[in-house]
Amino acid sequence: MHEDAQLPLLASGRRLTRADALDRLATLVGVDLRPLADRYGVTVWRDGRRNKGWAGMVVERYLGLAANGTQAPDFGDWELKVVPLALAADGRLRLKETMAVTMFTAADLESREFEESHLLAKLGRIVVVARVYEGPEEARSVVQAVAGFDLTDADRAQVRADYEEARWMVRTQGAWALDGRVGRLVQPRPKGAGHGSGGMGFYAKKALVTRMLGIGA
DNA sequence: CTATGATCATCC
DNA sequence: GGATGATCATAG
Repeated sequence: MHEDAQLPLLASGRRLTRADALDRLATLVGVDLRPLADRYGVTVWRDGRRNKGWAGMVVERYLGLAANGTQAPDFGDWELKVVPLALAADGRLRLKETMAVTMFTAADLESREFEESHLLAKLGRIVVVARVYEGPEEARSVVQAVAGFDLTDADRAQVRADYEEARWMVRTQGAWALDGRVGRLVQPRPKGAGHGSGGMGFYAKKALVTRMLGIGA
């Protein structure tokens, strides 16, 4: 690993181009993220509870971006995501989870066209970093792959169809009609602190994320 | 409370 | 073992 691996490539993470980020992230393949969490002061465990987003925060810091709650692509025109891979019964690494993309409200959904949605803004131009999940201890987690991905025309059409389906359900049956069974590539699911918070988020289903990573099904 | 970073827990 | 709903840490 580089001597200055903890330093941001640019003064402002937001100006980091995707090409530069991919170059820099390439040096992270094969690297254990866990020691970096300590180096960056990213909490992994707190009072016996896990910071589920620790790996994502570590990679953000690696690229020089501070944690923030802005509902926009992390680096201006492209989005960074970190996803876990886990060893399957057949001995191969597979995507462990769906990927949370962005939150939305019923009002957002009804008023915003797909082309103007946060969903497309984040999914359209993305960089996915895959890490190996070894166990709940998170004693070690090595970066397995890094991939830049632009939504293909076909995927984009299906994602739009999923978005329109969710809109249609909200308009005709109300927000409560939405659940994870809606959508083929992206799905609306409850998300947010506490139960019944009413928050919803769009999640990229495994098939889409797997395609982004360019790994077998 | 809402967003970010996500994964956990449970039900099928 | 996969899919869906619930939840954790942090920032504004």
